[in-house]
Amino acid sequence: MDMNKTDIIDPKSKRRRLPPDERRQQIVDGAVAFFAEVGLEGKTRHLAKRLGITQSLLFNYFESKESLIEAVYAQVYIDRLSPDWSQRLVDRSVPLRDRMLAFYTDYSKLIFEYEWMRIFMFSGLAGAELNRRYLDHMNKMILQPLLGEVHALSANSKTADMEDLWNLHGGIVYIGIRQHIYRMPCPDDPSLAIEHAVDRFLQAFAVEQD
Amino acid sequence: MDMNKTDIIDPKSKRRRLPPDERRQQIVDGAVAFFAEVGLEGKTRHLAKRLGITQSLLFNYFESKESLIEAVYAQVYIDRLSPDWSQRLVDRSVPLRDRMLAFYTDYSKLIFEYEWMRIFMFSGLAGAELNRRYLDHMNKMILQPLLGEVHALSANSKTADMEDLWNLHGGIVYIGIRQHIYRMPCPDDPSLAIEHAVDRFLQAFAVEQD
DNA sequence: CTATTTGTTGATCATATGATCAATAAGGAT
DNA sequence: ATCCTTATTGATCATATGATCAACAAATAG
Repeated sequence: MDMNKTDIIDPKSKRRRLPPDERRQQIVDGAVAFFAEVGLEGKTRHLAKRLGITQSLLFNYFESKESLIEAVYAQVYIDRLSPDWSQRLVDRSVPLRDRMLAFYTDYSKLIFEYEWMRIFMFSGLAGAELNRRYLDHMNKMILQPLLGEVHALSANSKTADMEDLWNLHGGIVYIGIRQHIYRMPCPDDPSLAIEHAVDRFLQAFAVEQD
Repeated sequence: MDMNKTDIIDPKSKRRRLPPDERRQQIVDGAVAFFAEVGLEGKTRHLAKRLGITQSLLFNYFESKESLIEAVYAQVYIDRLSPDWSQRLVDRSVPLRDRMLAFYTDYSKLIFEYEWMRIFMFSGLAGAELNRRYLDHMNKMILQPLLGEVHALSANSKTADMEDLWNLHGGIVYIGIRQHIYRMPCPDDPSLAIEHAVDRFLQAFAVEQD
Protein backbone atom coordinates (compact mmCIF):
# COMPACT_ATOMS: atom_id res chain seq x y z
CA MET A 1 0.00 0.00 0.00
CA ASP A 2 1.49 3.24 -1.09
CA MET A 3 0.55 6.29 0.79
CA ASN A 4 1.14 9.79 -0.26
CA LYS A 5 2.83 12.00 2.26
CA THR A 6 -0.26 14.14 2.48
CA ASP A 7 -2.40 11.13 3.29
CA ILE A 8 -0.61 10.56 6.52
CA ILE A 9 -2.11 12.46 9.39
CA ASP A 10 0.11 12.51 12.41
CA PRO A 11 -2.04 13.46 15.37
CA LYS A 12 0.99 14.47 17.41
CA SER A 13 2.42 16.86 14.85
CA LYS A 14 0.97 20.32 14.54
CA ARG A 15 -0.89 19.69 11.34
CA ARG A 16 -1.56 23.22 10.32
CA ARG A 17 -2.34 25.23 7.27
CA LEU A 18 -5.70 24.27 5.93
CA PRO A 19 -7.26 26.13 3.02
CA PRO A 20 -9.22 29.02 4.55
CA ASP A 21 -12.62 27.81 3.38
CA GLU A 22 -11.97 24.40 4.81
CA ARG A 23 -10.72 25.73 8.12
CA ARG A 24 -13.64 28.07 8.41
CA GLN A 25 -16.07 25.26 7.81
CA GLN A 26 -14.27 23.07 10.32
CA ILE A 27 -14.60 25.80 12.91
CA VAL A 28 -18.30 26.31 12.23
CA ASP A 29 -18.97 22.58 12.41
CA GLY A 30 -17.08 22.33 15.66
CA ALA A 31 -18.83 25.40 17.03
CA VAL A 32 -22.25 23.96 16.23
CA ALA A 33 -21.49 20.79 18.17
CA PHE A 34 -19.77 22.70 20.96
CA PHE A 35 -22.38 25.38 21.55
CA ALA A 36 -25.20 22.82 21.27
CA GLU A 37 -23.58 20.90 24.08
CA VAL A 38 -22.50 23.61 26.52
CA GLY A 39 -24.56 26.60 25.44
CA LEU A 40 -23.84 29.85 23.70
CA GLU A 41 -21.81 31.04 26.67
CA GLY A 42 -19.28 28.31 25.96
CA LYS A 43 -15.76 29.71 26.02
CA THR A 44 -13.68 30.26 22.92
CA ARG A 45 -10.66 28.62 24.51
CA HIS A 46 -12.57 25.40 25.13
CA LEU A 47 -13.89 25.38 21.59
CA ALA A 48 -10.39 25.92 20.23
CA LYS A 49 -8.96 23.13 22.37
CA ARG A 50 -11.66 20.78 21.15
CA LEU A 51 -10.81 21.69 17.56
CA GLY A 52 -7.10 21.22 18.17
CA ILE A 53 -6.32 24.80 17.21
CA THR A 54 -5.38 27.92 19.10
CA GLN A 55 -7.96 30.31 20.44
CA SER A 56 -6.47 33.18 18.51
CA LEU A 57 -7.09 31.38 15.24
CA LEU A 58 -10.82 31.63 15.79
CA PHE A 59 -10.54 35.40 15.60
CA ASN A 60 -8.77 35.15 12.31
CA TYR A 61 -11.90 33.69 10.76
CA PHE A 62 -14.53 35.50 12.83
CA GLU A 63 -14.12 39.02 14.03
CA SER A 64 -15.90 38.28 17.28
CA LYS A 65 -17.51 35.47 19.19
CA GLU A 66 -20.85 36.99 18.30
CA SER A 67 -20.20 36.69 14.59
CA LEU A 68 -19.15 33.09 15.07
CA ILE A 69 -22.49 32.42 16.72
CA GLU A 70 -24.19 34.09 13.76
CA ALA A 71 -22.41 31.61 11.51
CA VAL A 72 -23.65 28.82 13.74
CA TYR A 73 -27.22 30.07 13.41
CA ALA A 74 -26.81 30.25 9.66
CA GLN A 75 -25.48 26.73 9.46
CA VAL A 76 -28.22 25.22 11.60
CA TYR A 77 -31.32 27.21 10.65
CA ILE A 78 -31.01 29.20 7.46
CA ASP A 79 -32.30 27.54 4.30
CA ARG A 80 -33.32 24.39 6.07
CA LEU A 81 -37.01 25.11 5.78
CA SER A 82 -38.11 23.45 2.55
CA PRO A 83 -39.89 26.04 0.46
CA ASP A 84 -42.28 23.45 -0.96
CA TRP A 85 -43.72 22.49 2.41
CA SER A 86 -46.38 25.15 2.27
CA GLN A 87 -47.28 24.17 -1.26
CA ARG A 88 -47.53 20.47 -0.54
CA LEU A 89 -49.64 21.18 2.54
CA VAL A 90 -52.34 22.78 0.43
CA ASP A 91 -52.27 20.27 -2.42
CA ARG A 92 -55.82 18.93 -2.16
CA SER A 93 -55.19 16.12 -4.58
CA VAL A 94 -53.64 14.37 -1.59
CA PRO A 95 -55.62 13.48 1.54
CA LEU A 96 -54.99 15.98 4.32
CA ARG A 97 -53.85 13.25 6.67
CA ASP A 98 -51.14 12.23 4.23
CA ARG A 99 -50.07 15.81 3.75
CA MET A 100 -49.79 16.42 7.45
CA LEU A 101 -47.94 13.19 8.08
CA ALA A 102 -45.54 13.94 5.25
CA PHE A 103 -44.85 17.37 6.64
CA TYR A 104 -44.33 16.33 10.24
CA THR A 105 -42.19 13.40 9.20
CA ASP A 106 -39.86 15.75 7.36
CA TYR A 107 -40.04 18.50 9.91
CA SER A 108 -39.44 16.29 12.91
CA LYS A 109 -36.41 14.81 11.22
CA LEU A 110 -35.02 18.33 11.18
CA ILE A 111 -35.94 19.63 14.61
CA PHE A 112 -35.28 16.41 16.51
CA GLU A 113 -31.60 16.78 15.75
CA TYR A 114 -29.58 17.32 18.90
CA GLU A 115 -27.93 20.47 17.62
CA TRP A 116 -31.07 21.99 16.17
CA MET A 117 -33.14 21.52 19.28
CA ARG A 118 -30.58 22.63 21.85
CA ILE A 119 -29.26 25.67 20.01
CA PHE A 120 -32.81 26.76 19.33
CA MET A 121 -33.59 26.55 23.02
CA PHE A 122 -30.37 28.27 24.08
CA SER A 123 -30.95 31.13 21.69
CA GLY A 124 -34.59 31.38 22.68
CA LEU A 125 -33.68 31.74 26.32
CA ALA A 126 -31.03 34.29 25.41
CA GLY A 127 -33.73 36.35 23.73
CA ALA A 128 -32.31 36.11 20.23
CA GLU A 129 -34.66 37.36 17.59
CA LEU A 130 -33.90 34.21 15.59
CA ASN A 131 -36.58 32.27 17.38
CA ARG A 132 -39.43 34.68 16.97
CA ARG A 133 -38.54 35.19 13.32
CA TYR A 134 -38.45 31.44 12.83
CA LEU A 135 -41.74 30.82 14.60
CA ASP A 136 -43.44 33.71 12.85
CA HIS A 137 -42.35 32.11 9.62
CA MET A 138 -43.69 28.75 10.76
CA ASN A 139 -46.96 30.37 11.68
CA LYS A 140 -47.35 32.13 8.38
CA MET A 141 -46.04 29.45 6.04
CA ILE A 142 -47.22 26.28 7.74
CA LEU A 143 -49.82 26.65 10.44
CA GLN A 144 -51.96 29.32 8.75
CA PRO A 145 -52.27 27.39 5.48
CA LEU A 146 -52.83 24.23 7.46
CA LEU A 147 -55.68 25.87 9.34
CA GLY A 148 -57.29 26.70 6.03
CA GLU A 149 -57.06 23.10 4.94
CA VAL A 150 -58.60 21.89 8.17
CA HIS A 151 -61.46 24.35 7.84
CA ALA A 152 -62.10 23.13 4.30
CA LEU A 153 -62.76 19.68 5.71
CA SER A 154 -64.66 20.75 8.82
CA ALA A 155 -67.86 18.84 9.19
CA ASN A 156 -68.95 19.31 12.77
CA SER A 157 -69.80 22.55 14.45
CA LYS A 158 -66.45 22.44 16.21
CA THR A 159 -63.95 24.39 14.22
CA ALA A 160 -60.23 24.47 14.84
CA ASP A 161 -58.45 27.71 15.65
CA MET A 162 -54.80 28.64 15.65
CA GLU A 163 -54.41 27.64 19.27
CA ASP A 164 -55.52 24.11 18.45
CA LEU A 165 -52.87 23.94 15.76
CA TRP A 166 -50.18 25.17 18.12
CA ASN A 167 -51.30 22.46 20.48
CA LEU A 168 -50.83 19.80 17.85
CA HIS A 169 -47.50 21.30 16.92
CA GLY A 170 -46.30 21.64 20.49
CA GLY A 171 -47.21 18.11 21.38
CA ILE A 172 -44.98 16.89 18.59
CA VAL A 173 -42.13 19.30 19.28
CA TYR A 174 -42.20 18.26 22.92
CA ILE A 175 -40.90 14.82 21.94
CA GLY A 176 -37.66 16.47 20.89
CA ILE A 177 -37.58 18.57 24.01
CA ARG A 178 -37.90 15.53 26.22
CA GLN A 179 -35.15 13.82 24.30
CA HIS A 180 -32.54 16.53 23.89
CA ILE A 181 -33.24 19.05 26.65
CA TYR A 182 -34.32 16.79 29.50
CA ARG A 183 -32.49 13.71 28.21
CA MET A 184 -35.41 11.47 28.98
CA PRO A 185 -35.91 8.07 27.41
CA CYS A 186 -37.94 8.51 24.23
CA PRO A 187 -39.22 6.27 21.44
CA ASP A 188 -36.52 5.51 18.90
CA ASP A 189 -38.92 6.29 16.12
CA PRO A 190 -41.34 9.12 16.86
CA SER A 191 -43.35 8.61 13.67
CA LEU A 192 -45.98 6.47 15.38
CA ALA A 193 -46.56 9.06 18.09
CA ILE A 194 -46.79 11.73 15.44
CA GLU A 195 -49.27 9.69 13.45
CA HIS A 196 -51.49 9.22 16.47
CA ALA A 197 -51.35 12.91 17.34
CA VAL A 198 -52.34 13.90 13.82
CA ASP A 199 -55.15 11.35 13.75
CA ARG A 200 -56.53 12.57 17.05
CA PHE A 201 -56.46 16.10 15.71
CA LEU A 202 -58.22 15.19 12.49
CA GLN A 203 -60.75 13.05 14.29
CA ALA A 204 -61.79 16.14 16.20
CA PHE A 205 -61.86 18.63 13.37
CA ALA A 206 -61.85 17.21 9.89
CA VAL A 207 -63.53 14.50 7.94
CA GLU A 208 -62.05 13.36 4.67
CA GLN A 209 -64.43 13.78 1.77
CA ASP A 210 -64.07 10.47 0.01
CA MET B 1 -47.81 63.18 61.86
CA ASP B 2 -45.16 61.74 64.05
CA MET B 3 -42.82 59.25 62.51
CA ASN B 4 -40.41 57.13 64.33
CA LYS B 5 -36.87 57.33 63.13
CA THR B 6 -36.95 53.67 62.10
CA ASP B 7 -40.02 54.22 59.94
CA ILE B 8 -38.12 56.46 57.61
CA ILE B 9 -36.47 54.58 54.81
CA ASP B 10 -33.98 56.67 52.95
CA PRO B 11 -33.24 55.02 49.61
CA LYS B 12 -30.01 56.95 49.27
CA SER B 13 -28.54 55.94 52.60
CA LYS B 14 -26.88 52.56 52.96
CA ARG B 15 -29.75 50.94 54.79
CA ARG B 16 -27.98 47.91 56.01
CA ARG B 17 -28.26 45.34 58.71
CA LEU B 18 -31.29 43.20 58.02
CA PRO B 19 -32.04 40.19 60.21
CA PRO B 20 -30.17 37.25 58.64
CA ASP B 21 -33.28 35.27 57.78
CA GLU B 22 -34.82 38.25 56.09
CA ARG B 23 -31.69 39.10 54.15
CA ARG B 24 -31.27 35.53 53.07
CA GLN B 25 -34.81 35.39 51.81
CA GLN B 26 -34.36 38.69 50.01
CA ILE B 27 -31.31 37.31 48.25
CA VAL B 28 -33.07 34.10 47.23
CA ASP B 29 -36.08 36.02 45.90
CA GLY B 30 -33.80 38.31 43.94
CA ALA B 31 -31.78 35.38 42.67
CA VAL B 32 -34.89 33.60 41.42
CA ALA B 33 -35.94 36.62 39.39
CA PHE B 34 -32.38 37.31 38.25
CA PHE B 35 -31.43 33.82 37.14
CA ALA B 36 -34.82 33.30 35.49
CA GLU B 37 -34.13 36.35 33.39
CA VAL B 38 -30.46 35.98 32.44
CA GLY B 39 -29.77 32.32 33.07
CA LEU B 40 -27.83 30.37 35.66
CA GLU B 41 -24.57 31.79 34.35
CA GLY B 42 -25.68 35.22 35.51
CA LYS B 43 -22.90 36.93 37.41
CA THR B 44 -22.92 37.42 41.16
CA ARG B 45 -21.90 41.06 40.84
CA HIS B 46 -24.91 41.83 38.68
CA LEU B 47 -27.25 40.08 41.08
CA ALA B 48 -25.74 42.01 43.99
CA LYS B 49 -26.11 45.33 42.21
CA ARG B 50 -29.73 44.57 41.44
CA LEU B 51 -30.31 43.79 45.11
CA GLY B 52 -28.52 46.92 46.20
CA ILE B 53 -25.96 45.02 48.22
CA THR B 54 -22.33 44.16 47.76
CA GLN B 55 -21.22 41.04 45.94
CA SER B 56 -19.27 39.86 48.96
CA LEU B 57 -22.43 39.81 51.05
CA LEU B 58 -23.81 37.03 48.89
CA PHE B 59 -21.00 34.78 50.04
CA ASN B 60 -21.85 35.49 53.63
CA TYR B 61 -25.18 33.76 53.15
CA PHE B 62 -24.19 31.15 50.59
CA GLU B 63 -20.83 29.47 50.56
CA SER B 64 -20.73 29.39 46.77
CA LYS B 65 -22.70 30.44 43.75
CA GLU B 66 -23.65 26.81 43.31
CA SER B 67 -25.27 26.63 46.73
CA LEU B 68 -27.19 29.80 45.96
CA ILE B 69 -28.55 28.14 42.85
CA GLU B 70 -29.55 25.15 44.96
CA ALA B 71 -31.53 27.52 47.15
CA VAL B 72 -33.16 28.90 44.01
CA TYR B 73 -34.16 25.41 42.92
CA ALA B 74 -35.57 24.73 46.36
CA GLN B 75 -37.60 27.90 46.34
CA VAL B 76 -39.07 27.35 42.89
CA TYR B 77 -39.60 23.59 42.71
CA ILE B 78 -39.47 21.81 46.04
CA ASP B 79 -42.80 21.12 47.69
CA ARG B 80 -44.80 22.82 45.01
CA LEU B 81 -46.23 19.59 43.66
CA SER B 82 -49.50 19.08 45.49
CA PRO B 83 -49.47 15.63 47.03
CA ASP B 84 -53.20 15.20 46.49
CA TRP B 85 -53.03 15.53 42.74
CA SER B 86 -52.47 11.84 42.21
CA GLN B 87 -55.31 11.02 44.57
CA ARG B 88 -57.79 13.36 42.99
CA LEU B 89 -56.85 12.08 39.52
CA VAL B 90 -58.03 8.57 40.42
CA ASP B 91 -61.19 9.59 42.28
CA ARG B 92 -63.77 7.90 40.08
CA SER B 93 -66.66 9.61 41.78
CA VAL B 94 -65.75 12.54 39.57
CA PRO B 95 -65.89 12.41 35.75
CA LEU B 96 -62.45 11.91 34.26
CA ARG B 97 -62.78 15.04 32.17
CA ASP B 98 -63.34 17.12 35.29
CA ARG B 99 -60.43 15.48 37.03
CA MET B 100 -58.09 16.16 34.15
CA LEU B 101 -59.25 19.74 33.77
CA ALA B 102 -58.88 20.35 37.47
CA PHE B 103 -55.35 18.98 37.41
CA TYR B 104 -54.17 20.87 34.36
CA THR B 105 -55.75 24.07 35.57
CA ASP B 106 -53.76 23.85 38.79
CA TYR B 107 -50.63 22.55 37.18
CA SER B 108 -50.54 25.08 34.39
CA LYS B 109 -50.94 27.87 36.93
CA LEU B 110 -47.69 26.61 38.43
CA ILE B 111 -45.57 25.91 35.37
CA PHE B 112 -46.72 28.90 33.33
CA GLU B 113 -44.98 31.18 35.79
CA TYR B 114 -42.14 33.06 34.18
CA GLU B 115 -39.61 31.95 36.79
CA TRP B 116 -40.71 28.34 36.89
CA MET B 117 -40.61 27.85 33.16
CA ARG B 118 -37.34 29.61 32.43
CA ILE B 119 -35.32 28.23 35.32
CA PHE B 120 -36.59 24.76 34.48
CA MET B 121 -35.37 25.16 30.92
CA PHE B 122 -32.04 26.67 31.91
CA SER B 123 -31.35 23.86 34.35
CA GLY B 124 -32.49 21.26 31.86
CA LEU B 125 -30.06 22.53 29.26
CA ALA B 126 -27.32 22.64 31.88
CA GLY B 127 -27.92 18.95 32.52
CA ALA B 128 -29.07 19.35 36.11
CA GLU B 129 -30.56 16.21 37.54
CA LEU B 130 -33.41 18.32 38.88
CA ASN B 131 -35.31 18.02 35.65
CA ARG B 132 -35.13 14.30 35.22
CA ARG B 133 -36.05 13.75 38.85
CA TYR B 134 -38.99 16.11 38.44
CA LEU B 135 -40.22 14.51 35.24
CA ASP B 136 -39.76 11.00 36.60
CA HIS B 137 -41.93 12.07 39.49
CA MET B 138 -44.51 13.52 37.10
CA ASN B 139 -44.49 10.28 35.16
CA LYS B 140 -44.97 8.09 38.19
CA MET B 141 -47.39 10.24 40.18
CA ILE B 142 -49.49 11.80 37.44
CA LEU B 143 -49.21 10.27 33.99
CA GLN B 144 -49.10 6.61 35.03
CA PRO B 145 -52.21 6.88 37.23
CA LEU B 146 -53.88 8.93 34.55
CA LEU B 147 -53.18 6.23 31.98
CA GLY B 148 -54.93 3.73 34.24
CA GLU B 149 -57.97 5.97 34.42
CA VAL B 150 -58.08 6.38 30.67
CA HIS B 151 -57.85 2.62 30.17
CA ALA B 152 -60.72 2.13 32.59
CA LEU B 153 -62.91 4.18 30.29
CA SER B 154 -61.61 2.82 26.99
CA ALA B 155 -64.39 1.81 24.71
CA ASN B 156 -62.90 1.53 21.25
CA SER B 157 -60.16 -0.75 20.14
CA LYS B 158 -57.75 2.15 20.24
CA THR B 159 -56.02 2.24 23.57
CA ALA B 160 -53.83 5.06 24.83
CA ASP B 161 -50.23 4.48 25.74
CA MET B 162 -47.76 6.56 27.67
CA GLU B 163 -46.59 8.33 24.55
CA ASP B 164 -50.10 9.59 23.90
CA LEU B 165 -50.21 11.02 27.40
CA TRP B 166 -46.86 12.74 26.94
CA ASN B 167 -48.28 14.21 23.76
CA LEU B 168 -51.24 15.65 25.62
CA HIS B 169 -48.96 16.89 28.34
CA GLY B 170 -46.42 18.39 25.94
CA GLY B 171 -49.04 20.19 23.93
CA ILE B 172 -50.16 21.95 27.08
CA VAL B 173 -46.67 22.67 28.39
CA TYR B 174 -45.76 24.12 25.02
CA ILE B 175 -48.10 27.05 25.68
CA GLY B 176 -45.80 28.12 28.49
CA ILE B 177 -42.74 27.55 26.35
CA ARG B 178 -44.10 29.78 23.61
CA GLN B 179 -44.91 32.44 26.15
CA HIS B 180 -41.83 32.52 28.35
CA ILE B 181 -39.04 31.05 26.27
CA TYR B 182 -39.87 32.34 22.81
CA ARG B 183 -41.84 35.36 24.07
CA MET B 184 -44.54 34.83 21.50
CA PRO B 185 -48.02 36.27 21.83
CA CYS B 186 -50.18 33.78 23.66
CA PRO B 187 -53.76 33.63 24.89
CA ASP B 188 -54.19 35.52 28.16
CA ASP B 189 -56.11 32.62 29.60
CA PRO B 190 -54.87 29.18 28.48
CA SER B 191 -57.75 27.31 30.12
CA LEU B 192 -59.77 27.16 26.94
CA ALA B 193 -56.90 25.69 24.94
CA ILE B 194 -56.29 23.20 27.72
CA GLU B 195 -59.94 22.25 27.75
CA HIS B 196 -59.95 21.62 24.03
CA ALA B 197 -56.78 19.55 24.20
CA VAL B 198 -58.19 17.38 26.96
CA ASP B 199 -61.47 16.95 25.10
CA ARG B 200 -59.70 15.91 21.94
CA PHE B 201 -57.71 13.41 23.92
CA LEU B 202 -60.76 11.96 25.62
CA GLN B 203 -62.72 11.88 22.39
CA ALA B 204 -60.07 9.59 20.99
CA PHE B 205 -59.61 7.28 23.93
CA ALA B 206 -62.28 7.38 26.58
CA VAL B 207 -66.05 7.45 26.79
CA GLU B 208 -67.68 8.51 30.01
CA GLN B 209 -69.92 5.82 31.43
CA ASP B 210 -73.00 7.84 32.38
C1' DC C 1 -23.25 57.52 76.65
C1' DT C 2 -20.28 53.41 76.08
C1' DA C 3 -19.38 48.77 74.95
C1' DT C 4 -20.38 44.67 72.45
C1' DT C 5 -22.08 42.07 68.79
C1' DT C 6 -22.38 41.07 64.07
C1' DG C 7 -24.32 42.35 59.51
C1' DT C 8 -21.95 44.64 55.86
C1' DT C 9 -18.42 46.60 53.14
C1' DG C 10 -14.12 47.52 50.24
C1' DA C 11 -9.91 45.89 48.94
C1' DT C 12 -7.85 42.05 47.13
C1' DC C 13 -6.57 37.39 45.10
C1' DA C 14 -6.10 33.91 41.54
C1' DT C 15 -7.91 32.75 37.58
C1' DA C 16 -10.59 33.21 33.30
C1' DT C 17 -12.24 35.76 29.40
C1' DG C 18 -12.68 38.00 24.52
C1' DA C 19 -9.64 40.07 21.65
C1' DT C 20 -5.06 41.80 19.42
C1' DC C 21 -0.71 41.43 16.97
C1' DA C 22 4.01 40.65 15.89
C1' DA C 23 6.56 36.53 15.05
C1' DT C 24 6.66 31.93 13.08
C1' DA C 25 6.59 28.19 9.89
C1' DA C 26 3.94 25.29 6.43
C1' DG C 27 3.43 24.52 1.67
C1' DG C 28 3.45 25.89 -3.01
C1' DA C 29 6.00 28.48 -6.68
C1' DT C 30 10.31 29.42 -8.86
C1' DA D 1 17.18 23.92 -2.60
C1' DT D 2 15.46 28.72 -1.91
C1' DC D 3 12.03 32.22 -1.74
C1' DC D 4 7.37 34.04 -0.62
C1' DT D 5 2.91 34.12 0.73
C1' DT D 6 -0.07 33.57 4.49
C1' DA D 7 -2.21 30.31 7.79
C1' DT D 8 -1.09 29.69 12.44
C1' DT D 9 0.86 30.49 16.80
C1' DG D 10 2.29 32.39 21.50
C1' DA D 11 2.58 36.20 24.21
C1' DT D 12 -0.08 39.76 25.83
C1' DC D 13 -3.85 43.22 27.13
C1' DA D 14 -7.83 44.93 29.59
C1' DT D 15 -11.41 43.44 31.87
C1' DA D 16 -14.36 40.20 34.39
C1' DT D 17 -15.12 36.45 37.50
C1' DG D 18 -15.99 33.60 42.04
C1' DA D 19 -14.30 33.84 46.37
C1' DT D 20 -11.81 35.59 50.80
C1' DC D 21 -11.04 38.50 54.81
C1' DA D 22 -9.75 42.25 57.70
C1' DA D 23 -11.96 46.44 58.79
C1' DC D 24 -16.10 49.06 59.43
C1' DA D 25 -20.48 50.57 61.40
C1' DA D 26 -25.48 49.77 62.63
C1' DA D 27 -28.29 48.08 66.11
C1' DT D 28 -28.74 46.45 70.79
C1' DA D 29 -27.60 45.84 75.71
C1' DG D 30 -25.58 47.58 79.89
